[in-house]
Amino acid sequence: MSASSHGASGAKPGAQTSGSTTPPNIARPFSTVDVVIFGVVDGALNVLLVQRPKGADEPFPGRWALPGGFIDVAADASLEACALRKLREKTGVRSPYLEQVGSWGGPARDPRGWSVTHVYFALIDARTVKLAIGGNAEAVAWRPIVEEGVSERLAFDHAALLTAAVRRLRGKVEYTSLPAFLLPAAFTLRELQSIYELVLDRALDKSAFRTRMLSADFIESTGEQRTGANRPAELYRLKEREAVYFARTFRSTL
Amino acid sequence: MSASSHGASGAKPGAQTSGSTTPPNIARPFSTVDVVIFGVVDGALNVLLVQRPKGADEPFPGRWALPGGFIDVAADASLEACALRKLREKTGVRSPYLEQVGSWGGPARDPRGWSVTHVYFALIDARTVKLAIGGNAEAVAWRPIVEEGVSERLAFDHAALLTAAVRRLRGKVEYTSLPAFLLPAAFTLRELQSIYELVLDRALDKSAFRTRMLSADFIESTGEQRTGANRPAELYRLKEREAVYFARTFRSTL
DNA sequence: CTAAGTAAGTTGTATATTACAACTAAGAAG
DNA sequence: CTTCTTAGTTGTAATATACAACTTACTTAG
Repeated sequence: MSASSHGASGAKPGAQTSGSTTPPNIARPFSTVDVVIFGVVDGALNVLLVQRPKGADEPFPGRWALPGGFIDVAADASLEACALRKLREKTGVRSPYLEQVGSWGGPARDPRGWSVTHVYFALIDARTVKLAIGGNAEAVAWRPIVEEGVSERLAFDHAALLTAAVRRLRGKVEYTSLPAFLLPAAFTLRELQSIYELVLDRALDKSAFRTRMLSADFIESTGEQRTGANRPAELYRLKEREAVYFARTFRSTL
Repeated sequence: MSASSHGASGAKPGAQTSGSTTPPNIARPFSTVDVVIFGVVDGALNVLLVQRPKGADEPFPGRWALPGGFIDVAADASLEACALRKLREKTGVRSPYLEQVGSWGGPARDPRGWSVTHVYFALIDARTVKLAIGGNAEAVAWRPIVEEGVSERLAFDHAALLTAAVRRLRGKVEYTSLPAFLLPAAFTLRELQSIYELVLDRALDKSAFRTRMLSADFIESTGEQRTGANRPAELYRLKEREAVYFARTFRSTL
């Protein structure tokens, strides 16, 4: 799609000398991918951050940032492949729930020039993650979501990107099965409800919640039970790797 | 966002020599913006297409395509500004409903190399549009949406981009006020319902529709009426320029 | 062995919205 | 003044939520 050099139409003089094999020789923005990786740690919604390298010629040295970086045109087959690569490098996770949040571009968001970033958010089971505390002493850490961001100041415009991802997540949790992807493979209905309540930051009705989850037909009983200090709970697993959309939000009055 | 050159971490050898003022000197994808402009023409959902220039050195010469083109780093302050510029150039419309659909990137989607396009969709009142039949004989035309695309073969991967936009529109029409942006400033409730039915391609219940629209508090009476060959209808206008989200989809059983 | 405690899971009632259908209202046209 | 057409309202059944109370099944203390 896209690369349309519409002859001379509406284009800047001298900007149009393209052939079918080479794009026009005009200034190009540079492109990056950033990933907002959500997980539940200590009963709170967390996001995975990395600390930027401290070299003097680096933008925002030492500042915390979303994991991300330049698209590798030699290695990445697509934007999503690039996001998956970055996720894998930091967490080892290979098959998360992954969704594109959006793209942000402009001349000022990176001090090195006109740039575009492509933001994905991933939902993973934080308990299965081994953080890759990089060989070059690069720090990687979970940080709790406070309001719509984190308490640290972030590099670049990452605070805005994170806020957009948090809003997307919270918004979709109202009418999708997304929170299930934050849980381990087997979970109880109460655990699922707790994750919803944790992300939405409000209590849900037990009865309505169970009716909705079971009638949505996206989970199935494992046949096993979780035993504990009281009545055992049925264990469920996801039937599909994809999210389910409900016909209503949890709040009847939006 | 983005431009993170993480020291040597995980990067290709030789790809990292960035400073705060210049991005690393690696191969960059080129970036474009494409706009899926929806309007209602002759009672059907249409999309605005442009015909690609016929020069022998152009990719897909003469093929129909979505309006779009390269980001102009000198003129465009953001991706959205770039999309608005392209919309304005083709239609003269300055304040449409505009939403980012997503971004697609890869080595093969444009014959000129690794490219990323940023796709927006716009909703406009087709009746107020003067099509800019470009000075350089560039054809611009409305084409009806058939299924999830158009009957023409499109340039690049524009068919896939268009399908994504159509799905996004149809999906959101189930629970938002989006179709109102396809109408002129003043409209009747029946006209609004007709637009919903046209986009969704199914009939809606009149009573439930009216209850929902009026209780959602996003339209207000103009005090005027539309007179015709029968009972006059109350005219309404939008209260806000933004879309409203309903707590349910129109179909109770998704 | 039994009683208490706790969380899982069910049941019941009021309320709100949709689905379906029939009805009334207001103007034009003959 | 009757007929026609579309605007807009009303009524009933079905379904899901909101709120609340209840039963069930297990562990643990005594």
